[in-house]
Amino acid sequence: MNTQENRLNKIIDKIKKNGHRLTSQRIAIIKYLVESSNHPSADEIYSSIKKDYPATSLATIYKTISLLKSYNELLELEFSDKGSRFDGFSSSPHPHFICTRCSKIEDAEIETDSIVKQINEDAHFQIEYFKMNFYGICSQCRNIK
Amino acid sequence: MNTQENRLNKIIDKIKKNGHRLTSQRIAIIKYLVESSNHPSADEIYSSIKKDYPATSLATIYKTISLLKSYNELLELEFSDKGSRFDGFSSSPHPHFICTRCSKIEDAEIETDSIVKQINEDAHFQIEYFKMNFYGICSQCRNIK
DNA sequence: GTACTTGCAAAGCTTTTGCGACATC
DNA sequence: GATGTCGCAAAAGCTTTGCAAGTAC
Repeated sequence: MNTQENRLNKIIDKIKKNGHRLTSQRIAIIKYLVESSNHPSADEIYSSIKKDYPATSLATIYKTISLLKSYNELLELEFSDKGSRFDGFSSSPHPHFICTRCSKIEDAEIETDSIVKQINEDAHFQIEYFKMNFYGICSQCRNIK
Repeated sequence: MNTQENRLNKIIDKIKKNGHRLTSQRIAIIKYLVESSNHPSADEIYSSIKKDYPATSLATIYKTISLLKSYNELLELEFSDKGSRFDGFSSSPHPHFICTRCSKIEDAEIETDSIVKQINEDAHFQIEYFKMNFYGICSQCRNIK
């Protein structure tokens, strides 16, 4: 079983365990999120799900997003200007690269345990999770000039 | 001359240098931002400025915020649920602690140069700046229980 | 005097909410 | 069959925009 299937099943289990209902729309949305590595917006999720469920509404997308966040199974990248982007590909906090020219978002493969550990020692805060975004020009945009 | 006065003058110089106009509202807003360490929202800035300029509007606050961001003299903390908070106290990127219980935001006194340096070496991105938020329970909320 | 800025109101966006109809358990 | 969920429309919040009047230069 591959990683995405694993994540899908894990989330389905949580839905059952919490007494929530397993609707076909939910499964479609979760499947889409788990398989996406491009950090979609709510509207992009909506457009994709609409192909199979023409009657779906954005409200349902947001309700499912909210459910997944409550399970800690979805990361939200918050942008004041163009709304949030979501990362359901991997549920554990990790840094992101954001291109200031083309707005592309990429997962940053950076070891963060030691950073968080050190901060937890220094801080008077008890760190639960983090959000880390690094902004710059991606290699593609740098080559185009 | 203290640090805040220094920052205020630095920003005033930038306004002049860029051919923008030095209005009394702008100075008041910048002064407020430079002296605040509590990461105010646009509305909190507005309420404070209104005391001296009763006719001020939120639009002017946002326009000044936009100007300062274009100068790289204002950090924006983006939250999808309750709008942005601003940090004009120090203009260089630094991490923040955010209490998940009382929503307090504090500057995190953490050395980040080495982290950014390492990422710049590893990454195919050319990092210009970052946003780093650490979420958890602050010491006050922990004691209250 | 020119052109940038202000303040007001309206518009724009994303996200949330209320509610009747429907589907899951 | 009970109740959680869906889909629609309307509402809510924050932020931006258009424009006439005012102000800095």
